[in-house]
Amino acid sequence: MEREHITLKDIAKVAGVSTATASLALAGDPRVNIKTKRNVEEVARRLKYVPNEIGRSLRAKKAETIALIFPNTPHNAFTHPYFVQLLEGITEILVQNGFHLLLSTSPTETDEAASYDLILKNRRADGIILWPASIKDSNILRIVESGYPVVYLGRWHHDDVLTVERDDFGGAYLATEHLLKAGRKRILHVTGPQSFQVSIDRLEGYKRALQDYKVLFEPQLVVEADYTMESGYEAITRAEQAAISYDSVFAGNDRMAIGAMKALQTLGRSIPGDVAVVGYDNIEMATMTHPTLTTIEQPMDVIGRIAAEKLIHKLTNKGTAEGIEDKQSVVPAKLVIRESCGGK
Amino acid sequence: MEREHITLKDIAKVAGVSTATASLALAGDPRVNIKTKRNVEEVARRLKYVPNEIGRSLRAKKAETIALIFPNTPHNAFTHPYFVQLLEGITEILVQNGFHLLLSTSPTETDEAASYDLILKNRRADGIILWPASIKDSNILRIVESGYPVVYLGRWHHDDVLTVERDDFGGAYLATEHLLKAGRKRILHVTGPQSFQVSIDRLEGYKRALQDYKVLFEPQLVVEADYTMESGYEAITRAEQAAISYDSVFAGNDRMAIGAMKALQTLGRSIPGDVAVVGYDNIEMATMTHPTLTTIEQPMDVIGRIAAEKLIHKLTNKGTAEGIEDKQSVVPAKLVIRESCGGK
DNA sequence: ATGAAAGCGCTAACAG
DNA sequence: CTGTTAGCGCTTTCAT
Repeated sequence: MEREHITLKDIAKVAGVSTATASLALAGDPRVNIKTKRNVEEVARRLKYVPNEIGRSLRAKKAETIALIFPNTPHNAFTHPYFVQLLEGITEILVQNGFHLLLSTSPTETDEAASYDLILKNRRADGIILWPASIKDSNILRIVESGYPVVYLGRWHHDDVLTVERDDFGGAYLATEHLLKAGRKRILHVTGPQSFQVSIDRLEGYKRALQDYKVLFEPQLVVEADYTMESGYEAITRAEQAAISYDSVFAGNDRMAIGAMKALQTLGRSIPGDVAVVGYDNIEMATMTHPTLTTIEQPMDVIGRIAAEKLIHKLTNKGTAEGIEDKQSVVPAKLVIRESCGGK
Repeated sequence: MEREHITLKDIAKVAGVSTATASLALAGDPRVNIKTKRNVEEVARRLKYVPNEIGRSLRAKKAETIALIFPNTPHNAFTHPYFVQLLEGITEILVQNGFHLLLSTSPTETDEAASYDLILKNRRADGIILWPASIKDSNILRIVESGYPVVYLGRWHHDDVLTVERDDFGGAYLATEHLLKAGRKRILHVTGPQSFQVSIDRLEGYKRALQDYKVLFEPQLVVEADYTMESGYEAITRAEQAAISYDSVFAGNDRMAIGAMKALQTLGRSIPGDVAVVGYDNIEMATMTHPTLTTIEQPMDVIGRIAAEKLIHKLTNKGTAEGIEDKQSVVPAKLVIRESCGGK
């Protein structure tokens, strides 16, 4: 069971050359005689030689690895649906470039700083992709502005920092515009907590669309909830009690939209007849409701891909796609039209 | 921006000792003088010294890292809902033990073998957790039976292999039993493709429960679908056309259960009045349907935790929890009672 | 075209 | 108690 690993030395010995030559031969260096090269390769293949990357890393001072760091805080939960998609995008690019992915959670919020530092300083990874926990985080600040190779998944107030962000403003604009174009004028916006940047941005997108379509913004048409389905349900109930009249709902996420639909159906309103509904996120559930939910999709796999490309570009200067040179990228959201808004 | 990393040598120089002493001092070796130790620690702290783990790994011949390998094949999609949970369980244990997690997808099926080998042979990780793609996979076979430190998430036909598996049989038994206890006798079982071991096991659990409760198994009450919501819908339609009578449905997963509920509602059957429904998986959506869906939960975080513990135990001989000594573990499923079956 | 030797950062055996 | 030395596996001058 205790298998000895065959090293370059073994190959060299068997092939009757020095390790230096063996190394060069396997690296395909043109200086080495073609016959020797063939021979070394033959031996390596026969002995199933696999280079030890730790040795190589030590020498090269790089690990060919990037780390994805995400704080495992409870309220991060509502971003979870995207996590797998993000991962898919990232891994796709990494695999293409022969990089590895180190996944790192910060166990507790206070340990975060340490965690970030370690990963980079201990040379386990050459760069990191940072999935933000909340709007402000002094720990993140340090690492992001330290000049280390970091891609931040969100907005950052400093132009030197590489970032990839989704377009919450634009997505909300799209959603609102869709309702406006369908002739709806009184759009109830169920927002998430306004302490989150996401919620603020989506509200702004909503406002801007109204403005562009010359519809007066009415503060009473904005009701705050907390991104859960239940809170979406209650938001409608509250609006009802307040006797607010509206012909459509734009919810800050799909869960709230689904809660809202339930509430509306309980109240006997038809969707989209009486009230049209748009959500945000395009979670799987949006395809299964009745009626199916029109919503905004955020291509998290694209975000992952761009982030990985940016980082690898910074690390290796090998650009793999266009636009990678830009420090900041905003990935546009997409309108996914289903039944809950009528039309097609 | 090109920061020089401070190494042990730097610490030693500044502290006026040899690197050996510095190393011992930082390792807390009792042989080194307390004053020297303090001094070295002082210097290390002041210079913000972080040991280079690559160097350490090379020396120690271990990476303090385990890899999670999962094949990124399309039909793996239906297992996705669990992936994040699994990850949570794994990382929790790894963090506790100071291990790192390397995530590895096999880009294509043919590359899998290579991918498995590499991770271990190139010494990037000390052990791996294997998330199986399909029932049979000759690539997996090699690595699992190679004697390398591997934990396989599923069943394996060889007793020496470390495995952690969920209990599909038991879960299906629970679901069926729940219906039987509620007085339902004609349980329609909507299965997934019988080419998957999951589907087979769940069908077996269903049969066994019937048998234990002295209810005759009727083959016509088993209809095969493909784990999508649409197929669940169609399964009911087909059963209807075949004029099969039933008073309840046990679906092989929640998606099909939801599809089935839709179909039943379209047909004017009340749930659970006319037909009780149980799903499997406890996806988030199960809490949002109307009525909410009674289902079976598989604690994937527990599976992840056990897998990580087993592996670390094998690697370090440090047992962190009971039952880790066992080569094989089966993690029991749990019945989650909601509205779709009536009762409470 | 090939080999000898140095060194990446760390630890451990052995002296002193 | 501390320093010297060697070596983990690899690559890369620098000689030959």
